Amino acid sequence: MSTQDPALFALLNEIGIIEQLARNRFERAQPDGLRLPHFTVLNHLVRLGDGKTPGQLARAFQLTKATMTNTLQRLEARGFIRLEPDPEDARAKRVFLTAEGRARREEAVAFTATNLAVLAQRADIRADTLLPPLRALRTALDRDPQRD
Amino acid sequence: MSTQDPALFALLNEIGIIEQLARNRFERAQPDGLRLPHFTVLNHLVRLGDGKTPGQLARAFQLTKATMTNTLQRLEARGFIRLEPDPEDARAKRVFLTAEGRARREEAVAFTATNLAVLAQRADIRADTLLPPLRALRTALDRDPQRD
DNA sequence: TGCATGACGTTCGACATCGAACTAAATAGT
DNA sequence: ACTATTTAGTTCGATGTCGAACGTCATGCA
Repeated sequence: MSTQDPALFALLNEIGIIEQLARNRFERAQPDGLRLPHFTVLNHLVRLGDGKTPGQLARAFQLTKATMTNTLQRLEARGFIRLEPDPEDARAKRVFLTAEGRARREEAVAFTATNLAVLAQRADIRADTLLPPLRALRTALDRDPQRD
Repeated sequence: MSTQDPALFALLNEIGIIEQLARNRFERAQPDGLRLPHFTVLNHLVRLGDGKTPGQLARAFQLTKATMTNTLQRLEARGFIRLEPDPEDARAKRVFLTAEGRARREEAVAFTATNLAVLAQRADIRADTLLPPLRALRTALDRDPQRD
C-alpha cells in the first residue's frame, strides 16, 4: 500500500506467480523429468529449424551462455540433440535435433495442448487480447538492460 | 507451429520471459545482492504484518516449506528478520521484521517505484486492465494441482 | 491413557540460473 | 604481418527452487 503497489507492481507480481505455477504444472506432468527449458529449446528448434548455435539460442531466450551450455549438455545426454562443430567458425557449434528429440517434443506438445485447452476453458481468457500489451511490456523491459 | 501455438501458449511464453527480465532488472539494481524472493518476503511482512509462521509464508507465495526455510535463513543472516519460537505451538516459529529489514524494504520500494514509473511510461500499459484476466488465469492454474 | 496420523520446520541432493574468470578462435587496426 | 579486441563456449561457485526423507510436536481416536 502507501505510495507503491501501483497496478504495474501488482501485475508483475501476478506474472511471477503464474510463471511459477505454469512451470510447475508442466514439469510435474512429464514422466521423465523433462524440464521446461529443455522443452522450450526442443520446441524452438523444431519450429524455427535446427542448426543454430548455442549463442543464438541463448540470445533468443534471454539466457546467459552459461545457462545454455548447461541445458544443451543435458539435452545431449538424453539423446535429444547432437552438437556438431561449425564448419565455418571453429569456435562455434551447431545444435541439431535427433529423431528422439523430435519425438519427445511431439509428446510434450500433445500433452500441453490438452492441458492448455482445459486451462483456457477454466479461465475464460482472451489470450489473443492480452498478448499485444504483454509484448509491449516485454519490449520495454528489454530495453537498456545489457546482459551477458 | 502446426496444431499448437494457441494464443494461450504464446501468452504463457511471454509471461515467462517477462518474469525473467523483471527479476533480472530488480536484482541487478540492488547494491547488496538482495534477491527478489527476499524483497518479496520483506514486503509481505510490512504490508500484511509480521509474526507469520514460515508455513503461512510458504503457502502465501506458493513455495515449498523447504524453499521458505532457505529464504528465511538468509534474511535472518542479513539481520532483516528475527525468528522466534511460537509460544502456542512448539513446532512452529514466528517471523518478525527487524528495523534493518524495514529500512531495507523501504529502500527497495523507493527504487522499484522509480523504475516502474519509467517502465510504465515506456510501455504504455494499462496494468489495471490486464490485472483481472491474469488473476483469473492464476486462479485457474491454481486449481487441482496439490503441492507440498 | 496411548498410539496413529498429521502438521511444522529442517536437511539433503538435484537442477536452472547467474556473474566472473577462462581458453580458443576470429577480426580489427595499425 | 602483429597485436589488441571481440566473440564462442566452458567451468566454477553461489543462489533459488523442488521433492523426499526426517525429527519434533499436536491431535484424534480408541
